Amino acid sequence: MVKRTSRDIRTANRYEVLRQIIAESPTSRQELAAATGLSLATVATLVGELLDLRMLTEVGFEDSAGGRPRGLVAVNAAGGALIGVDIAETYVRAELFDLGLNVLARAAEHMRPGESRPEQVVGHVTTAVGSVVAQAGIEGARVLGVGVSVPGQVDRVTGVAEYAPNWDWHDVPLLDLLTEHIAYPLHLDNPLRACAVAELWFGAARGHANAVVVNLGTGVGAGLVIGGGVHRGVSNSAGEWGHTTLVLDGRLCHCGNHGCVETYVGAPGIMLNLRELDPGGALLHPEDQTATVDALARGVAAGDPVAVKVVRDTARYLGAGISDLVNLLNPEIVVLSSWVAATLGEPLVAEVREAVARHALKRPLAATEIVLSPIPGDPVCLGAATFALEGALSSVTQRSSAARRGAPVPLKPV
Amino acid sequence: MVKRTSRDIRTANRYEVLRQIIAESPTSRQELAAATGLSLATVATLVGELLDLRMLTEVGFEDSAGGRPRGLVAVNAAGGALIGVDIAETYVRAELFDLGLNVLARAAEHMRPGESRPEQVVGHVTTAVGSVVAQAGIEGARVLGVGVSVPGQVDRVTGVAEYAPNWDWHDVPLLDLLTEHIAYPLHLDNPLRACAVAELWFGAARGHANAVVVNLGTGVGAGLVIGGGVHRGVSNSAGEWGHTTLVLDGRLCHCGNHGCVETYVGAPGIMLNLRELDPGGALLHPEDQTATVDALARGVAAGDPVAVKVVRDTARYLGAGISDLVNLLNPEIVVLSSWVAATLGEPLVAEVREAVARHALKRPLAATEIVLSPIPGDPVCLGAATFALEGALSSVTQRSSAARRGAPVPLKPV
DNA sequence: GGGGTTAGGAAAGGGGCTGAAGAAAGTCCC
DNA sequence: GGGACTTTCTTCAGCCCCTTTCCTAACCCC
Repeated sequence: MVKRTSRDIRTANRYEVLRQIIAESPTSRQELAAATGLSLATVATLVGELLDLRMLTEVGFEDSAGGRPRGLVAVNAAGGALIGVDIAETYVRAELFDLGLNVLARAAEHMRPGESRPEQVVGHVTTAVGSVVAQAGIEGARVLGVGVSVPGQVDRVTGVAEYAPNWDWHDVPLLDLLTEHIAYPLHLDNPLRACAVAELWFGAARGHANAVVVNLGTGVGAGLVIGGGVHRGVSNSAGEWGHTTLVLDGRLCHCGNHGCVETYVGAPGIMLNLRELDPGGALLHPEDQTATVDALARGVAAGDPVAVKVVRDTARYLGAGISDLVNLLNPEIVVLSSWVAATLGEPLVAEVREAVARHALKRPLAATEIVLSPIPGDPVCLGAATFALEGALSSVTQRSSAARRGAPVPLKPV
Repeated sequence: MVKRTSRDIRTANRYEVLRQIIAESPTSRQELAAATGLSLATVATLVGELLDLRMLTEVGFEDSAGGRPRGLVAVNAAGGALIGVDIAETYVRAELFDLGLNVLARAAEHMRPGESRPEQVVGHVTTAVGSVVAQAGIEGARVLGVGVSVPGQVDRVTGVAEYAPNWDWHDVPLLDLLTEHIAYPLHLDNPLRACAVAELWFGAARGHANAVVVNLGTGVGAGLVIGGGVHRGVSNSAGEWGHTTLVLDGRLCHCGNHGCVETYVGAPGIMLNLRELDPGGALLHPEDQTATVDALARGVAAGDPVAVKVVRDTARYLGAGISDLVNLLNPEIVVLSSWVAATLGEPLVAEVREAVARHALKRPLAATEIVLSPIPGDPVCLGAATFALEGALSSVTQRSSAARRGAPVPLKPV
């Protein structure tokens, strides 16, 4: 059974306040209290804590209606840096963010098909992290943490990559390997949850207690936000929606089953949809998912009937799958995320909305909206960095009032 | 955003302690502390509260290893009564429970196909409730509450039956109608969540933070237990799993879609599975779901190949659907509940386990067990009564220590 | 330079949980 | 029979959390 303590309330409120400030920076304590529903006193102490941590700064005043001006606080961009690493099948990407979650530096490492040994991947991660730190010219001590997204199933407590289908990893002690090379606090999880956390903090799911973040990339999955937090399940593998059966005895999936959602709406699935419709067409770039999806997006924009049809077909599959999620989970919002969704954009979402409207039950449907992720850039890196941010916020301990008032509190040592 | 307060912690702990006592009655405070992970002091105050409420009694002592004997507490069966009402398409059933959740009285009202007006249903509920109270010879004041399960979508705050597919009800203010005739505290929800709560308190999901209770009756649904509580979704309609698409363009469902899970594993779906396999067979009782499912169960027990095949086919569909739930939610346990599951029993579960093992991903599968509901009798009535129990426990307010020590606290007035 | 007004800090209060101390109620042994 | 020991259970102090209330700070206007 989950054990909840009053500290969890504090942590959740800390998250909530910081989230609000990042979204609307600068802002006043008054506004924060109104937005979060907390009392002014609580907001003030939380803001005080964050000021002590150097995560916020006071940035002047705002006129009030005649009385004392409101003090404004803003994210202290220079107060620390967060690094998000996105390990994918063919690349490792790292981004370094300031505390406003603006990208200060990027690095990408290409991985050749053969490079699948853990040490090789760890090497690339180390290089990428080193690169962004160097580029940004940040002192090491200011890096509050590194979040790492690794595909597959991850045990976030022990940091073991239990299973990564791309490379057939089994129980690789990734955290231990990374710790040998990276001195910052590390946080591991998978891209599904990274995207979910990114939407929850900075994207369309902000302020929603129940949301589904559908991930459309090469693989497909769903990050589940339930009760204001990411649902992880008992062994941290919740959200494996890509291998939901959509078509009994349908297309063969690499998972061994037939008819998985992924085989119809993942990038390779979309290519197959296209190939079935127009085998020798110009839109298809065999062996290049990105180019094909790009071509489809351009085709739809140009009114190419083949492209329109392929997107519509894909949306139908997707709509059927999403309807199931809507019926089952009754979320407030469904967010379409990841590169395929970003590339195909609104035309896809519009078709999906229609398809869901046809399939889903009326009541849950009425409570749900379906939107495109508003996050620019790589949501996985952002989400991974958010893991680091959450980590930094959870480890805040009670400070003596002497420390709170007087001497600067040193940043979390590496 | 959900707002959590320290009171929620208290309520959750109260639930947990009472749950434990009901499961293992009599028991000692020591054991409770060990089982719940709470400190002895907290357990003692919670037990004290429940004693004051007359929900528990002290029932003697147990030898300790040499020192002072442990005081034993047990559910005070006479401390109050709970009523659970199961409104279904063709009947209204009411059961009256003591606080140990033992059935003291039952009543059932048959409803003819035409009887679908809210007033008629309310009339049957009123009669049934009156009947169980009379049978049990309980004074009205001891009834702590009445839980009512009504099919479809319910707003449990306003008590409006937003949509009941059986009778095409739309926004029927059921709670208001019932309040006119029934003076006890009323709690409304739907059968899915009733079964889930029943399993969570008294069944196979006890002690699990993440569980799925699959409901196999005429209709099909899934009660989701997430984070130790029932997940309701934003408009209290989560769990509508029966209309998940299992077969694209499959059987026509009354919801208007094709290929819904319900059309394959609900009782009418099973009858169809049977009819397709063996059109004129002896097992089929047209127009009688119960008789057909009973016949199937007997057939399987007797080794009838047709029955075995039908159950296997049904289990395959069910297994595919459950695999999706396992992948998506990563629960600790999946419980098969409701009359179809109870009737077909272990043979069905065994086949389902096999089917799920074939479909689900290895990692979530490894963390999940699939079991039959151990609850005897009607889980919907039990769950509905549990709503009333939860209601009675949540409305506990702080008592002055004078009251705690001295004068008996009157039971919740009707 | 006073009133009026609004912001924000400090203190008190209430709810929760825990750990330690002490009272209560046994056993054991002389 | 009476101490010594053990174990249970209650009570109390302590800490965390949030909120309400009171009071000071800061600014506007006259």
